[in-house]
Amino acid sequence: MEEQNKKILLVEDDPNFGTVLRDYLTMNDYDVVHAKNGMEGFEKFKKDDFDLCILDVMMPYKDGFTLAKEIREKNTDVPIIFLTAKAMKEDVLKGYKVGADDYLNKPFDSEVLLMKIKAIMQRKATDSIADSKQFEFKIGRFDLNSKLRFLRFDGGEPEKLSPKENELLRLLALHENDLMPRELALTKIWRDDNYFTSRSMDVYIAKLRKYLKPDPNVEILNIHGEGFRLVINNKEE
Amino acid sequence: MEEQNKKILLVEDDPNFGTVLRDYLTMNDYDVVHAKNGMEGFEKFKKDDFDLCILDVMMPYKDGFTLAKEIREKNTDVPIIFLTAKAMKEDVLKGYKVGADDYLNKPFDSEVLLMKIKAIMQRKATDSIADSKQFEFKIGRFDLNSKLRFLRFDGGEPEKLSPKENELLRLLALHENDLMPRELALTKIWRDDNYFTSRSMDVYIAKLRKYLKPDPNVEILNIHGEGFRLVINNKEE
DNA sequence: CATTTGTGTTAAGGTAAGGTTAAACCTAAA
DNA sequence: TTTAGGTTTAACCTTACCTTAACACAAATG
Repeated sequence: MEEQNKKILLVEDDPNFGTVLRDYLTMNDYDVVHAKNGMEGFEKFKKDDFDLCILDVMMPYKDGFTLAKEIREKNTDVPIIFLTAKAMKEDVLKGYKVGADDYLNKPFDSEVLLMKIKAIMQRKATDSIADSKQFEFKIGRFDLNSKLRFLRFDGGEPEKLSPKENELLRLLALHENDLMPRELALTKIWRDDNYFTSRSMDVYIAKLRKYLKPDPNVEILNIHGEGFRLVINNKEE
Repeated sequence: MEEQNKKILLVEDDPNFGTVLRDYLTMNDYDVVHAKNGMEGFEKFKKDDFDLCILDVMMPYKDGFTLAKEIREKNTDVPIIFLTAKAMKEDVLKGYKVGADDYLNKPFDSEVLLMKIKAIMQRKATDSIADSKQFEFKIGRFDLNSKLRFLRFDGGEPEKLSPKENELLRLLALHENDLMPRELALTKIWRDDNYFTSRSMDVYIAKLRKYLKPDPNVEILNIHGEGFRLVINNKEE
């Protein structure tokens, strides 16, 4: 069987604990890259594709949350598990806002960690059947390249998109002609759902509408209280 | 009062703790059904649709795991959170095996629970993009798309429907040519049955009749004191 | 057949959601 | 430090939705 092992980035400054954990995960068929601090962790993250990150919160130079934020800027999807020394409430909350998938209090049971990892990987696998690695879309007479973040009209000059513009348009395109729930965009892109993020999203919808104006067969419709719909009319000739 | 509250089944035998937790969740805009033991929990589960189950592990008659198993047989998807008195490893593992989404050790911080609930609900919302087809109805020469909330006549320009219009028409369509009891619509859509909601419903019936006027073979009849009937005449040629 | 109760319909008014623009704010890079 | 790009917050306006009121008519009831 050709099954590729899952790759885990482990960032943990305590050398003993880190090594033990790395070995334990390795024994359980994960490929582990072990970084000893936040700096190193970020360097290694950039150099490879990981299926999961396990970050210690308390670290010198760069703590786990800061690292997580940097990681999120590069990749909005990798699952992140935080290791915290104690059950600090604020820490926990902060973690969730960065898009943490779970957190564990040290010391923890290694088998529990394994189960969590499994659960997360599984969820990931289920989630991303639909919206997996799709970065190029045809939207009427536009081409959206979501990886390079540009939008081109009729093969002309590509227009640069900001990260948020890009992600939002991509989400809409993934749900082309279908409902893209407000909540989905808010949780996926803004990672928080409140009055302000909601208004912020509306601002971005307005921006996108402006971008898309050149093609009259493309429009973003609102479904009151539900979300938005990117409609592409295939005009018959 | 637009967004439908999420429904939580809480099964917890400790009366004090259970009540406090129920009130806390209620305060945070969840609809909570509280059962005092496994038996009752399962009965209530069968009678309603829940978005999440929170189960105490240690309970008389029927423990949380057994209950979870029964719940899983009925529904493979509802998220389940376990409450365990202590962090027994066996419990945790067993929980994951039954398909738990998370577990919490009592006593726990209520805000942490809230965050977990939110996270799980979000995940759920993301997941269920797949199941679509039970939203489309053919009503004479009309097409009703209940998910995107529009009504189209003869494949022309889709007409937007408001949430209430949409739900009401959908209920009528589900009972096509049959009685759709007043009470049903009032409890399902208005979640309250009194003079005013009843009059409000009549207003919506009037609106729907206007929408449906273009097709003379479609009409909404009143059954005095009982409800309404969406009649679709299949004209013989 | 008179009165009560239920339904048909339209319009007014309140509230919440969404649209738009600009200013304020942040943060990484110069 | 300043600057520039990106994002959020604020302000103000428009639209969508829902309820309520009002008045008319129909159906049941005794």
